[in-house]
Amino acid sequence: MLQAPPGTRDLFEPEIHLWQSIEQTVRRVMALAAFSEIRTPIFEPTDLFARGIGEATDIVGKEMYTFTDRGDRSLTLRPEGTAGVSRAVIERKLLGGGGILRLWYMGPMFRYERAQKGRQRQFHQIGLEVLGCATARADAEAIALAQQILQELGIAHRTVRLNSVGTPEDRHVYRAALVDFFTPHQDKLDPDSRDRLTRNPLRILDSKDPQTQAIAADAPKLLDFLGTESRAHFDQVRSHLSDLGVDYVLDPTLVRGLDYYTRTAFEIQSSDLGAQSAVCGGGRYDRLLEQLGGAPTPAVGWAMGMERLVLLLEAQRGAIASGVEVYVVSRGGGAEAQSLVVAQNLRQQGIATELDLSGAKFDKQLKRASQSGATLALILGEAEVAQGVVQLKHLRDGTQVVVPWAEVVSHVQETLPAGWAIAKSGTLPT
RNA sequence: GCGAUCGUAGCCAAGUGGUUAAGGCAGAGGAUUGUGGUUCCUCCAUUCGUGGGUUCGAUCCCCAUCGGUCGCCCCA
Repeated sequence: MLQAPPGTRDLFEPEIHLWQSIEQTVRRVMALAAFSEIRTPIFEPTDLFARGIGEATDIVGKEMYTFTDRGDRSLTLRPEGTAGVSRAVIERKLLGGGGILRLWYMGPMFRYERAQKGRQRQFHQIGLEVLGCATARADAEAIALAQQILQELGIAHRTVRLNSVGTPEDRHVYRAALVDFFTPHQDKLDPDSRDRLTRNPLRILDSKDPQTQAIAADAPKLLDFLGTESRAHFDQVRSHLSDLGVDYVLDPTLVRGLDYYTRTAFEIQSSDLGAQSAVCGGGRYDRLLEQLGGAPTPAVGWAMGMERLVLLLEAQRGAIASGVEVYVVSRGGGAEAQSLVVAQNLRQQGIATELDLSGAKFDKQLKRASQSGATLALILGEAEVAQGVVQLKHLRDGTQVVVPWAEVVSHVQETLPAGWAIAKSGTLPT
């Protein structure tokens, strides 16, 4: 039996409606804030991620879908969006000699991991990046927009966790202090944390092991190691967030997993998610573009997990109307031929029309008509064809009228309840 | 990569070491020939994820394998 690869899934009704409405909200909020969409390739040179995300990270170390193409290039399915966007900005000189660029994106990402609740191998992210701006206002705006999207989607129980991870220089000093602190206790650390002592000491701080946590409580705090500029920047971000009415909690243990973050790091979590509680994560990455060969460019951004949004919204998802206004029923050669023409005429006038192709008996087709949620059933049999008319049946009250072909469209337009033209706007009712 | 747990039709879901694997939904056909969410009848898994093994005999026991789910690691 052929099946989809592990950690991937097919999306279709009714869940797909939820995706569409999320996408719609995102587009709207991004447009309101003057962000423009960017679509970058699904795969990029492996080196882009290795250099951008960091050789030592789990993503690069064990989670990338890497392959060699027929031209002997090493390519990788993108595990996240920021590296590709940064590459595009550099390569296309989107920032020119300066200025500020606001971009957003949405699309699939790939990481080779064991699937669990809220985590897939192919997953989808919505992301936002502000490039060319070092001020704390950019950080605050980015975080506020994430909150606005979540708010408008109706996601409750959100917590913003905020931290500053300083500059690489700050962290270098802090890292040494941490190693000094933990080394005498290393026998008492859990195995994972002992391993992290050499690989990534900062990670020990958010270990879930109780004994490790007890030890870590007295560890030096990263915030105490921030340089004066990082400190000032952090204070400004906090001040702006207060001005914006964005609630947050300081979390000194919040360390993002990607090497490129500097200063601001934040995460928005929901208590309704299970083990993978973060629905949005991001921060500032002032060194990334330079590291990728571009001009030094301060930047800040975030990414949201689509699957996690969907998970949060699924509980509150109601029944979704099909959007069909007219259901066309026909039986017999001439009638079936004419039904095709009638359906086309209706659609060309923006009336959502479903054509029953089964050729089954009228009672079967009418049953489906009422199940479809359509307002009207348009009935065409040999008798109607002989007279050049159709029967238009109002499925709510059961009334039925005979309408000549030439008047079908106008009659339907008059009969449909106000709001039918929603089909013309290209949006489905949600 | 590690751990736990599960895998019966499109979906939900009973079931037992032994002739024909409940039921429900959906679907198809029909109940005097063309009219709907009701009712009634009929049909719809040579087969219980896959491959081995134990057994006279396995869907039910064992092993492997492939998937799902939840968790660890890590992350959106």
